[in-house]
Amino acid sequence: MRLKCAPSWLINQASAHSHRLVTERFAAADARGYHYRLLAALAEFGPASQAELGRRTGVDRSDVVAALNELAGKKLIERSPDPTDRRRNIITITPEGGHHLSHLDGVLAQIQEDLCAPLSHTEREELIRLLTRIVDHARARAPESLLGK
Amino acid sequence: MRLKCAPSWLINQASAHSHRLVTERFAAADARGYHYRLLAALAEFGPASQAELGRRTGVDRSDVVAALNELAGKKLIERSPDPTDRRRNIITITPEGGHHLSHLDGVLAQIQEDLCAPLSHTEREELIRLLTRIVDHARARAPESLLGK
DNA sequence: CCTATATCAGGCTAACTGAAATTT
DNA sequence: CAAATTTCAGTTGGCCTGATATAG
Repeated sequence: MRLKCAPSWLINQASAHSHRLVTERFAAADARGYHYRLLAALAEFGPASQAELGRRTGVDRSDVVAALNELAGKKLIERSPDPTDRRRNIITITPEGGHHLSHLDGVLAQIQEDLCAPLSHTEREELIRLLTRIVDHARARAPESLLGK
Repeated sequence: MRLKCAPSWLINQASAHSHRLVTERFAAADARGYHYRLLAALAEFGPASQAELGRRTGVDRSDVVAALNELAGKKLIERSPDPTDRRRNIITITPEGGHHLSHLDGVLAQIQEDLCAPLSHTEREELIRLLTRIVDHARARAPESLLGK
């Protein structure tokens, strides 16, 4: 049928499934997608201001505030003022945050596994290659919007 | 970085781009994604009850009601009671609905083209094949949820 | 003066849940 | 009785805008 062979439809369906998995399993781990994105960026690139985190993760400045409030409430990150620029907070991941992130890494790895279960190793790499091309092309066309330059 | 090589992340990013395109261009055509899904299913399989439409398109029963209200308001579909089962409405696409659908088909074709611009013909087919496998597998694991058996 | 940062208040849509009334 | 259909009411998560106060 016309719908089921359209890439945008397939991508949408696959994304909906992926989103369901992430939402359900992260909820079971007392987390959300935004939490993972922020913790991962902190672990990967070190402490950063909130604006910088927003740029790196593609999370809106407004949602960064809310998500960091939640993470700080669970002592997974710490906010401290930047002595060199008093507009900024420096966000640091705590040891507990690191442990939580490790747990979420495992959850996410299992999600990838379940999502890609019907594909061989070679096919998974091909899928990653094709999607990367699409995403890069999209970003080139709308440079200001997407994340992780 | 850990995020950018995860299939679920890539699918999500590609889906976000695709979603943006669909939303923008369908809005310019005075439509939404749900409208297209429902009209396409009606054109493809003929008149159906709302529950059947929901199953075929993957649109939630609740959202089918709202979207059909909008389509009926524009005379693109008609609701009539099913004489053989008084619980049901029989939904029929009108000639105007058919014209609208043809227009949206063109809009969607251009979206596919833009979305898949960086891929060759062979690569597009490969992408469709891989995503179809993922979506079918997902549907097999959660038979009650997704669409278009 | 203009820009960047953090924050708040709020909107919007897609996706979903729960419950009610009706009919099979 | 149980199951299916339509409908309404309401929630959630992700994405987004605008405005403000403060600092560079």
